[in-house]
Order: sequence, then C-alpha cells, then structure tokens
Amino acid sequence: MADGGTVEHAPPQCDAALTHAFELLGKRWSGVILGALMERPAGFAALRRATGGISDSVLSERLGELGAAGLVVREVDEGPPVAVRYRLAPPGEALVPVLRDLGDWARDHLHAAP
Amino acid sequence: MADGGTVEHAPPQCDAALTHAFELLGKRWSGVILGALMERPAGFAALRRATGGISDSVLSERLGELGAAGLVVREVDEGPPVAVRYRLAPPGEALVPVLRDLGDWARDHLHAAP
DNA sequence: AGTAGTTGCTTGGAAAATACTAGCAACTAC
DNA sequence: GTAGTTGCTAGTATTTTCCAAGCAACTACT
Repeated sequence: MADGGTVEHAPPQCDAALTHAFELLGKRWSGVILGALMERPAGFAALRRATGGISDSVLSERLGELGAAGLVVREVDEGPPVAVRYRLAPPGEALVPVLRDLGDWARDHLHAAP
Repeated sequence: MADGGTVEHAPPQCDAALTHAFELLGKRWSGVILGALMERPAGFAALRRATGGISDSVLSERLGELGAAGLVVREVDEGPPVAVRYRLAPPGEALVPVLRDLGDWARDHLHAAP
C-alpha cells in the first residue's frame, strides 16, 4: 500500500459531518420527532402522543434544537384559539429519503430482542 | 378528500421500524461508533479515541448493545498480548450506505452553530 | 528486577440528561 | 361554573453518562 505497509494507521474516525448529524439525531427522541413530522405537520400535543413517552420539557427542548438547526419550523395561528404547528423545513424535507432508507434498513435488519 | 374533510386525522406516528432504529441510534455515541467502524475495524482504545469524549463504561455498554443487535462482532486474538477487534457484521455493513447518505445530508444541510 | 505504558475492560460516585408532575393562560363545550 | 384541551414552563426525582481509579496481562526500557 501507499504507506509501504509499515506505518500504523491512525485510529478510525467517524466522518465529521456524520458526527455532526449524530450530535442532533443521537439525542433521545430527535429522530422520532422528525419521523412523526415526516408524515405530516403536527402540534405539540400530537407530537407528544406520537412519541409515546417523551416529557413535555424535553419535547419543547428538542423542537427548539431542531428549529435552531433549521430542520423544523414553528407556525402559529393566533386563533382564537392559538394553534401551533411544527413542520419540516426544506433541510428537514431533504432528510426524509435518508429516514425512509433507515426505516427500510431497520425493517430488514433489526429484529425484536428476544 | 377521502375522509370527506370532516374526520380528524389520527396524530402522526413515526414508522415503527424507524422508531426501532432510533432506539439504537438515538443513544449517545451509537451512531458515531458505527461511523468509526464504517472506516475499518478497531479495538476498544481506538474507538475511545475515535469518539473523543465517551466514557469507557458507556463505550463498553454501546458495543454490547450493538453486538446484541447484530450490527457489530467482537473478534478476540488471544495473543499474547490479547487483542480485540470490533467489526461491522453484515447488518451493520448494510447500514453503511444510509450512514454515508446521512453524512452527505449533514454536509449540505447542517451548519455550525453561530 | 523494577518502572512505565498500553490494552481491554469494570466499578463507584458526580454531573448531566430526561421523566414526572403540577401549574398557567386561553380557549371550547356542556 | 366545571371540565377538558392546547401549548407550553418549572421544580423535583430518576436515569444516563462522565470521571477517575483500579485490575490483569502484556511490552519496552533502564
């Protein structure tokens, strides 16, 4: 090989961009929230139901982070009554094919624990 | 629409398979470990260096979970000295294109926080 | 021989993240 | 008026993760 077969490899590294992706998706519930919004926009309570186990404070925090990262937008209808909808922004939409592939992969390769 | 426009939609749900995927990848460091192993097999210490901030106990736990899920195999060379290598199993290999796409997506759509 | 470093982990306590639960304002429905 | 819902915030409890020490078995050096 190029290194003459004598040089120790540097340790492997996760690609910086992938690491960055997992800084977001590696947090509890982030991916599941995006997965729910992939289906259609939803309000806070609907997202709470969609996740099934998240606390309100963490849901609020995750939505804030996803918003700050540009993946999700928050749309407010002043009503009455006030109605808020969270929707995937274009960068979030761009992630949808990857999430679909991840779901397909999981269907084929992840099996329920015994 | 098919529902006559009068029926409330059920709340959106994340696909069950995708939820299952995030039960694994939504844990701190799991994705980054897989990303490092995508490059090449590695020992425990090399994975510790690859992640840059993980504790030994969590690394051990994550490798155990990834092994139990069938994504990673642990190969031991009794030596001396003992040498252990962690390597992607076929289901982990099958995830590589998805991880590559995720990295590509992050490169294009996730920008450093201000 | 003895010391130092590395690998591949385990362990217990501290810190951070998350869950739990109550609460609030503003609304609708009865 | 009462009860329920939405869309959150806030304080406390619990769980997860980090930190640091430790261990056995090895290699390398003095």
